[in-house]
Amino acid sequence: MATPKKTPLSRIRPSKRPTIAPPEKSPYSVTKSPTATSLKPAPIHLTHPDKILDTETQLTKQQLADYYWAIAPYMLPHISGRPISLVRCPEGSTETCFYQKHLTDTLPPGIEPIDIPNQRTGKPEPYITLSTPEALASLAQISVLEVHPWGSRNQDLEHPDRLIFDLDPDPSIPWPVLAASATEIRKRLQQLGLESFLKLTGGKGLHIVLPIQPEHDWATIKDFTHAFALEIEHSNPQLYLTKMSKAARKDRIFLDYLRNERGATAVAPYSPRARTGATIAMPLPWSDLKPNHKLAERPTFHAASFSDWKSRLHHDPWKQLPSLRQHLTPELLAQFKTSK
DNA sequence: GTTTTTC
DNA sequence: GAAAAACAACGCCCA
DNA sequence: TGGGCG
Ligand SMILES: [Mn+2]
Ligand SMILES: [Mn+2]
Repeated sequence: MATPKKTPLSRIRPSKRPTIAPPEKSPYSVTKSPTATSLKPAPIHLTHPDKILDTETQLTKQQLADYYWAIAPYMLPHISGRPISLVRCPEGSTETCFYQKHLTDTLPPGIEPIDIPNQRTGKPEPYITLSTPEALASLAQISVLEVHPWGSRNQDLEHPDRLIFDLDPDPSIPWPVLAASATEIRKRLQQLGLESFLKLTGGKGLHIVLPIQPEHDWATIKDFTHAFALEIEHSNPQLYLTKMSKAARKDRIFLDYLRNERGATAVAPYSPRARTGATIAMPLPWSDLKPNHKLAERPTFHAASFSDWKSRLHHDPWKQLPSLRQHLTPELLAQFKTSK
């Protein structure tokens, strides 16, 4: 019996193992719609195209490559020109996975290096970046189930232009409560004159993305998001907390401002997750959170059932994001400081 | 998944 | 030559 | 300082 190796991350190293054989046919890739068609195959080489990367949905490496190829026009605008970290699962989503952030010589062609100075030593290290649909699709060959971009661009690494308000709920938090919290945070930002964008993380939580002009350094941005999170926590300490420990999280939502830090990453929109079902980090229109909306439970999307949800792309809920030019003014920064 | 080390 | 092992991140926070 | 955490 193969004795598992150690790795720091519980989700990256799932504790559960499949105990029963998966069904021969999975409902996830079965298309009920008469108009749906199979995807165009990605024009890249795969060593084992039929290898299953997610047993729950029977997702194959070929399907993953075709998914990346098809989603590239929607995903690339949010990852190209940025350093990215990868989560690789050579034995599938239920087995040991690992992060890769450095460029190595065994990566597929089209993956590019971006040298980033180590914060402490100043020594440049080759990180990963990519900019083409081919390079994105080729991530399937190395079993990449998650793509995580930095919040800043290669050309201006020290000045973030994407802030993440990361809502990490205790499992006991009902979806309508989480949805109302996200809506409240959007409204608070709107009161500051800032529009923001929503996505499912593909796990239990939500990300609220605030695009800004790259005008401030990471320390400034981190302190702003920290102070903003603290204000929310103080407004309703029964529901929110800004401490990371899971023990203290019981029945609460952790406001994880630590995504807004040099070198930190957040899962990319439309990235699959390295978890059972290969769920998608899906952008949502804010209207999906309205109290009267049908969604009584958190919606879930799978990479393997892309053909069932690809029509959602007709209306890209993040369409306005890249063209917004929002500023964190000196007044706003002065209003949100952890020590004043 | 690939490369390096060991038998 | 085949099999096994090594390797593929990192840094903040707080007890 | 170690371990939890993402
Ligand atoms: Mn989260
Ligand atoms: Mn988080």
